[in-house]
Amino acid sequence: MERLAPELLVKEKKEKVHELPDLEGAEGGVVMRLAPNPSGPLHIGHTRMAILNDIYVKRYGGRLIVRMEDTNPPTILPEAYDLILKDLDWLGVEYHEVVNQSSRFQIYYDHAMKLLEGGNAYMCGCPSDDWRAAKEQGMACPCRDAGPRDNLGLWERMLAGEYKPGEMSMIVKTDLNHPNPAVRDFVALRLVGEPHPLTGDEFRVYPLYNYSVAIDDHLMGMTHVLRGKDHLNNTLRQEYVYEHLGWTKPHFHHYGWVSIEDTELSTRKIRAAIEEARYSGWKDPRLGTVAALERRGIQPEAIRQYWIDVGIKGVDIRFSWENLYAYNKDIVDPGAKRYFFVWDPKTVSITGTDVLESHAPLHPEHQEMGTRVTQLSGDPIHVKAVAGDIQALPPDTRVRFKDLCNTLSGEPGIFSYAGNELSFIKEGAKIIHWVGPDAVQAKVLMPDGKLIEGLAEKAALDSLGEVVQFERFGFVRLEPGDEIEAYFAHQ
RNA sequence: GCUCCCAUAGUGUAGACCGGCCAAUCAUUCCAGCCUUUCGAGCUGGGGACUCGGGUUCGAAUCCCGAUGGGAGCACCA
Repeated sequence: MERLAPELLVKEKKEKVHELPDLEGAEGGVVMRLAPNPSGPLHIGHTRMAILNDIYVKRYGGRLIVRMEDTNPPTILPEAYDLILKDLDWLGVEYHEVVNQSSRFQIYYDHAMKLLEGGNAYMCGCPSDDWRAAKEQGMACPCRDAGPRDNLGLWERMLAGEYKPGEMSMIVKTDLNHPNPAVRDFVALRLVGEPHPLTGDEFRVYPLYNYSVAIDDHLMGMTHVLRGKDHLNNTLRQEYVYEHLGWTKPHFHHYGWVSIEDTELSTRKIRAAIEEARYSGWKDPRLGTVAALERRGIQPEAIRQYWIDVGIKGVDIRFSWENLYAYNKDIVDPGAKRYFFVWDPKTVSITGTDVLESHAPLHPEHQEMGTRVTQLSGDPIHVKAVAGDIQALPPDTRVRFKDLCNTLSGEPGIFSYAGNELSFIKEGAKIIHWVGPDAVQAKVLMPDGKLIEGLAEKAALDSLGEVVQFERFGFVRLEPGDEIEAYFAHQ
């Protein structure tokens, strides 16, 4: 056996690439959408819907539509329209069309009339609390029984501006006896008194989520709607609109809830905090925004891999930064140049020689990437090292200054030169890193908001804008500029 | 309270539709060893899970029922 087919004995490495399952009824191509609310840029939680939809459209061919759900003026952040598209571009999401719901008022109005005419919706002027309370009991409010003629009349009057916000609304009938209270009659259009950033005061009658989504999904030709489980009940409601209008439904799929701990994701809270200067902006490294992750050196491909790994199951999951970082490290490590960054720097003296030269590879496995060379001279020679590395060393401890030389520890801060044989390491030397006198000031901003200051070797200035590894510290992205300002990615 | 969804190791995930090939996959984390001028990478080995209770069956992670646990919704937000 061993002789005839040795390859059969080699344990096969089953590095099975986890793939997303097939989508039902997608063989002929798909039309899918991303429906963000332009209240702020995207955060890590949003990237799931963006990437999942993108992957399926790429797999089956078809169209991916970005639909800005901007039907609630007070929550809109005008710059979010652009920020969201920038985030999607960075993520590698290929969308084919961008549509604002605020450009489709007439469409919502036309279909409202159709629903009213068909007796599938009614105008209601009841106080919302009463209406909701009746619904809770499975009771109809008096308006529900009005005929299409009366309803259409009220509708015209609402459009004409005869009512103030809260005084009149258009409601889609579902089933008041539906066992699930969340599915009974829902408001489809209501009055809004505030101006819209894009349309100003032109429209006052605004559609609500479930209504505009159902209308748009059908009219835009969606074949598949892939979204979070939090929309399960919304799907139930939207299906009534499809039935009232005699439309065929798209395939709906709902993936599980993701809880993301230790990270502020609430757009509303972040916005307030930025205004109060408690965060430096949407890119603040403490945030889970796409922009912040980008700044820290997280690669879009890592985020994509992570969501593929998680899949589209309906199970609720906890987001794992650890797993995301693992993917990112795989991507970033082969190209990340190595540099020394000395935090908490202390001066040390190396005695017994007056000239040293260090040749350190920019990447240990890719020598072709080049070498960092440092010339040192003096009597003694002075370098800086991390305080914690050089304190409390018993006398004659073997300490190797990485890529420089071997030493034996003496008085605090004093090391005596002990050659440059690598065998020294086998003898149990402690390996530490260091920077020479030409080192430059450097600061690293951590995801928890801490600032770590120290010294980085000058050569790191050649890599501004790149993701590099500060040896024995972690991967960071160097901000473009003229000094070393690094954002910590992960270890 | 009502309704719905879900349940495999620390974290995710495959297997479940079509029960046996599952003494359960892969990744990550953790531990050990090797290698190595990083506490990085790599290699090798190891630890770690089918929520519980019934039922169907020769046989259940897989099918059924119940319990428990987690999550969502019940907005004139999206």
